[in-house]
Amino acid sequence: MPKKYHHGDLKNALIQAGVEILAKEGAGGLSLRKVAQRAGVSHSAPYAHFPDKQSLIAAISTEGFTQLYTGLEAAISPYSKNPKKQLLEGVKAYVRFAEENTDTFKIMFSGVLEKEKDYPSFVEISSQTFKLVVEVIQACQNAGILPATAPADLMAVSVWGQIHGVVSLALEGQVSHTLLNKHTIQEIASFGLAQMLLT
Amino acid sequence: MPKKYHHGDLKNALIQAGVEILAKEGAGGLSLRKVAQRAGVSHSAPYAHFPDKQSLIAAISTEGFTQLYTGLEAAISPYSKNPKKQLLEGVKAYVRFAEENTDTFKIMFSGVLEKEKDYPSFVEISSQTFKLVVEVIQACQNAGILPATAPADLMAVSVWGQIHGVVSLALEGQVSHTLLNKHTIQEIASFGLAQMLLT
DNA sequence: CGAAAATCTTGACACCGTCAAGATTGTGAC
DNA sequence: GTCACAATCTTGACGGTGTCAAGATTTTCG
Repeated sequence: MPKKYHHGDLKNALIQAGVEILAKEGAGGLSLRKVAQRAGVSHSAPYAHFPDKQSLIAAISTEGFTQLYTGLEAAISPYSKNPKKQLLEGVKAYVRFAEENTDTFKIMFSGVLEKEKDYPSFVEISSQTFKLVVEVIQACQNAGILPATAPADLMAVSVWGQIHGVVSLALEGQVSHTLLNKHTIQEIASFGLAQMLLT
Repeated sequence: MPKKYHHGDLKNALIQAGVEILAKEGAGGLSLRKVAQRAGVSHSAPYAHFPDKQSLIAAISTEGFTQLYTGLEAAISPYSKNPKKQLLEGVKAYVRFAEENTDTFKIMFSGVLEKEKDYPSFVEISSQTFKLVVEVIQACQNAGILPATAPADLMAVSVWGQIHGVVSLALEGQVSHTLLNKHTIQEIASFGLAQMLLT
């Protein structure tokens, strides 16, 4: 469904334009009018597909979560017999996504999207992503790699929070320059994770 | 230095007004003109004290970090002989600050402030805060409460990242409702921390 | 006291999100 | 096939926003 009738598949073109502007100018430079211009339509054309700006941002975030989800799944699926490897590769994929799509990552988690529950597909994909994390964590618990002292969902938030926190702090420039000279974000995040592992 | 001459201590009044608007309407409702109006001055009066909006946001964030820093110090100073207690109380203070000043917390860490290194007092207080964390971590390492397998600054980023990540995910609504029904954010964060402790 | 600096107001500009009205184009019933 | 209808897009307008220039007011200080 690439080119359709009137002007093409405008809805997706707008999302794509938004992602590009986000990558080029950051969240501060993201405006509906610029998105419209980049897609080659007039300034209020987006209102045929999105009721407001928040809705476009929700779509961009949803797109980001979809990418993150598929990236995670691709990273762990080859190692269904090796939970520890799944965990390590999943973390690597998570960090890589954050580094390669910094501004999308920020918009996904930075509270720019105000009423997330109003966007069902966003809720769907983000909770599905969390479910994926829980599965890996549970497998690790069953394999004795992570402690089984708590339900998998609680443990999952802890592990995910660990990685997410380190990545977020690093992206915000809150990790000291001297530390980032000695280690990559990947290494710092992996080190934090290693603290929680049993073996 | 409460009331001065012309209109008073406008600079701080603007920061305060900004904090209030932030708490009342969130980051989306924070505009220079509203801040000015709330402080009782004309729409471009702020430009006598801040070169642009980013600079006001930097001042608000700096104020937030100052509060966070003093809160942390107040929480840990009574326990200078007990590193573990310092760590636990520090975490409690961190989570409490995030819960009581949600929007300020978000602005401090959400990348709304774009070129943080341009604001020396922001850099100063935030790095000072990190230094405080490192000190506690080092004390814990010396007391055998945290592993000494890594330098204190690396371990500090891991621990801080753990707490920060859990708090951020929770504030963004990324922690499942069912989990939040069973545990407070405090508890979830503390659980994550406990995973990293030796004793 | 008077000049210079700091502070604040007024007015303007371009940009923004949003809406209303209308033009254009695709779709489906007959 | 054609014709009404729905979807899509444009144009123009509105109030709100960040920012700047010009000027008024007030404080400071030699």
